[in-house]
Amino acid sequence: MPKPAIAPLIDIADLKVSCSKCSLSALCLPYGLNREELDHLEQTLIHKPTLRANEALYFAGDDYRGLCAVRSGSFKTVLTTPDGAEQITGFYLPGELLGLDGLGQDKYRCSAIALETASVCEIRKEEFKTICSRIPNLQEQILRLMGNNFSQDQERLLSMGQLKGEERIATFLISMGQRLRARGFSSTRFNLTMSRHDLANYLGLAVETLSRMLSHLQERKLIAVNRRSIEILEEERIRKLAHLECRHG
Amino acid sequence: MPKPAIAPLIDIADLKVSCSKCSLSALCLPYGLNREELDHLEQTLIHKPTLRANEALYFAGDDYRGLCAVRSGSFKTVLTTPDGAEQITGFYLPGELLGLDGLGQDKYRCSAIALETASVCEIRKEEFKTICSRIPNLQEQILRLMGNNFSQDQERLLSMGQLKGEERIATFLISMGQRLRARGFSSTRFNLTMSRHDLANYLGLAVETLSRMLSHLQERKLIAVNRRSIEILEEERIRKLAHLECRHG
DNA sequence: CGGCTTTTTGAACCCCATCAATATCCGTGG
DNA sequence: CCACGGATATTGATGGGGTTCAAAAAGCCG
Repeated sequence: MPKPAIAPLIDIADLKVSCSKCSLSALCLPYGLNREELDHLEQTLIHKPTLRANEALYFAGDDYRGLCAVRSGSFKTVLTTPDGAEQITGFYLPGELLGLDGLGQDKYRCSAIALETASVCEIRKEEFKTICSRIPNLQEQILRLMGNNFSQDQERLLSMGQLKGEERIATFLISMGQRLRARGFSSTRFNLTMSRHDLANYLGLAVETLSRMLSHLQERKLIAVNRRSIEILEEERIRKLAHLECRHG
Repeated sequence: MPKPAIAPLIDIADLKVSCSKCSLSALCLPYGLNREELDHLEQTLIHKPTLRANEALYFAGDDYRGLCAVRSGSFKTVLTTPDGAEQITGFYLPGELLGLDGLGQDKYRCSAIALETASVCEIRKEEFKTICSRIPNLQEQILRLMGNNFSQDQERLLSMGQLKGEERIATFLISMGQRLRARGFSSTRFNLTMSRHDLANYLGLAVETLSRMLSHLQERKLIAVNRRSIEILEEERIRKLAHLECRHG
């Protein structure tokens, strides 16, 4: 074969992390950092290879390697019981932080699985301490992301403990809309990246129940749903279902 | 009244924080710190006044002030919906970290309420950054405590999503036993510090269901329960109920 | 088109919430 | 010390929300 004259298919320059050009900087680690701090950060982050749907970023039981910020695509984290039952503990969108479950015992407790083609930026644990001390603002931002993660889990506990199935679905739809809007997408029209099975598991429902309830919401013209595409038609009423509005009831 | 010759009732020296003398150092913030680091830490921690049962350490909506390590007694954290429904998101024992829910939005999202006479050591947020950079080992330990907190929430999500009421109760009993054992108490005989109402809410059950199921576990001689005193009689079988053992089934 | 997965729909049952009543504990004051 | 009242906890009966089993429908990909 003749030596190719064309550029290589993968441009090394593109693989280099560039937080300053990343559209997520307002949500992700770089938030609040100045130029110099950004340079530091970019030198420390590892841009890991792209994952395809159903590939794992890490498995439960793996040694903790570091935290990962989702760069593109989406993930689920799955916790498994000794007897094989699985619980999806979260869905992760670009700019959100994966790997916190590894901090406590120095081993990941869940598996992180890509729901679609996805990529992440990693801060390895060895670098973490040094970069935090060199960039105090980064530490602040990481704490903020951790805190949000934490709050989200607590809201889910509330959802699981207090709400009926349909109310949990409403909560999920509103919450997903808000997270998408923060990323520049519509908060009322979007495509889910997870299967019904995954979503039902996440919500603590049977697949059949989820499907039935989505149909029911559609019959009442509160949402339009077709496979994985969702449109929220009556946001007010969905919010009320989710117990997010207490007036006009 | 004559000037008292006896010592004042409250010895100022006792109010001063002394991590080095605290029995929790193996679980709490001081873990892994050397003598010098401990001195730094002690200078930064604020030993807050004792709280009595049902008093709040902070309320949902309060500005984030800092993290608190439980020193004695126990707490619950409560998340409230706009329409007044409450969910207890966690119980906290000595050495555990309160206040993480304030990190994300710089406001506490839940209220932290003492279940009995209790006290905490506080790291104010202003001090947090500086002390972390001065004591790298402390940062590591705080991350570990955060990670444990996080893992615990995820396990609860699994419990709420996958397990039946009785199985959730079993999970709670085993988990509480383990936490108490780590603090030097029996893992099979202990007194609960929370009411049935609080525990039922925490587990996502009705009070009546919880009471019934505790009675049922007692009838089957798996536990002995009297009001708030608990004895686990058949730990193996309780663990199996909690899906923590998959063999010998 | 044919085989697979994913999703939806249908019917029966069960766990658990709810309503209602009783029992027990605990602090207060007579 | 005991009597009283309120909070806390247990027990009983009924009904509903959601699971489970079963099967059909719809999408996906070769």
